[in-house]
Amino acid sequence: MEKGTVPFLKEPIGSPESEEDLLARARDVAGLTLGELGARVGVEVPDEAARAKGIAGQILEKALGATAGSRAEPDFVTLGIELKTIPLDATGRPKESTFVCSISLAAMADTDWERSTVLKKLSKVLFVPVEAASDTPLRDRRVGRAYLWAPNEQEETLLRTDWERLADTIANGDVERITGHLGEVLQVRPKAPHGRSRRRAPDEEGSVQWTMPRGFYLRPAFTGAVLARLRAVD
Amino acid sequence: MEKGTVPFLKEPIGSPESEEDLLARARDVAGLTLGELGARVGVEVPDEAARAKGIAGQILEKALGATAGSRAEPDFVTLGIELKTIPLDATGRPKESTFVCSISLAAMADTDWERSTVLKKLSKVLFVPVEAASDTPLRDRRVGRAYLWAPNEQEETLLRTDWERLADTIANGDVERITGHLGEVLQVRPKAPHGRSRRRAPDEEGSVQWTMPRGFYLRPAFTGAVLARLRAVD
DNA sequence: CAGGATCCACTATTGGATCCCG
DNA sequence: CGGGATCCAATAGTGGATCCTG
Repeated sequence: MEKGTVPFLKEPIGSPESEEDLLARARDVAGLTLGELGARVGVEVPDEAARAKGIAGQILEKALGATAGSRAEPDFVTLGIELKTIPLDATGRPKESTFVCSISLAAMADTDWERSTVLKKLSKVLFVPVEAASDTPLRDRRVGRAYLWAPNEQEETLLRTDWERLADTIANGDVERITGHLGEVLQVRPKAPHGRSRRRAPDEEGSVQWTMPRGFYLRPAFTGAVLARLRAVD
Repeated sequence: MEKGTVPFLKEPIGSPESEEDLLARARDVAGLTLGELGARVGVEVPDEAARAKGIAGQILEKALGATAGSRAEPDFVTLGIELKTIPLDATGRPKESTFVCSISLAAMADTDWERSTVLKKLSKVLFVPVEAASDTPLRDRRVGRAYLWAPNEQEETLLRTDWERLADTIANGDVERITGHLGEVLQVRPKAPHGRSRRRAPDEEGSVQWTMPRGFYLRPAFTGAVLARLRAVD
């Protein structure tokens, strides 16, 4: 295949230069299916959804020009914006919780809300809804209209309250007493390849314990309320 | 069996003469099982719970001296107090909704909240908790400590708001559009011996329709909150 | 039938477990 | 392993259906 005849835009797409640029790109992809968008960025969409859990997020990263790879940085570094795809059920409500970040158990004791990874990740987020009715094949699911979100005062209070309670428990070495039930809007759940994963962590007395890797997640009811607010503002 | 040798108090028990009298009687029966209390008042408690749905209420009516029978009056007429047993699960929360009263569809159009049967029934209620874990045999379930309740301002507002919305729909003849989903604390649900029961009611145009008998019920979350408030006051 | 309610099939939600990629 | 997330068995909750007595 000759140079100049490449039929699809499979070259890496540059980073957006401004919020406006990013939002314009998001508008451009709204309405496309994951299959269509995957073809644009050179990603094959598998048939089986269970084997492709993160694929919508990965396609949108490429399509919008996010900094690729696993970093402790926002997806759009220069803009300070995090990208999150959000699966919607047939009624337009979030079908799943939203992963925020992994938890470093040792680090929790030495930080506060203002310096937390959770707040860093959530201070500015581009939410991109994606259809996720399980009877729609993965490649036919459509990307929706994106919304740029920053927590309002009430939302930040909810997040902070949950985070402080959870961080306190973790810092005390009581991580094994944390379940997904805790937290009104922000919860802690396993974040591991399987149930036997273990990582070192300090316990109550400062010695080592081996515990399952966990992450912070936003509950669907919270992201649903956020989307409702953003849609209302329009 | 000779007169004077009757071994159990199976004679009707007189009505309580005052709130204090009623509350004293309630304290006396707290801690007894339905089997014990049934024996006192001459009621045999069946083994099979499904065949004895209202029995706890009927035993407590007799034990506390409520006016027997089906009336459009409070259970303790002179005191203006309604008796409600309330089934608690193993964690102490209401297991079921609480029936308030049947709905006369024709009468709904001609009344308001202040004159409603719901408000009359709920203006003063003696709630008697009864254990209801389904693995405990009916006769072994214990009666708990009773609480006398009158709705506070917030509770009455919730009830009134729901009632007015529901009453409006019913008065408009739209009763068939009512489901158990409506109402934050007060809901409308079927109240009939079976699903084929039908009663006459005016429809939207004032002619007759045949519709299923329904009643007002309090949601478990509401009675749970009420009990929590009453326990907190202690 | 009205009053005393609970049953229980079904739906909605949850949260522990898991999957792919670089 | 960290970042992208969803899966799905189990539980909780709902609300239409039902049961007994006087």
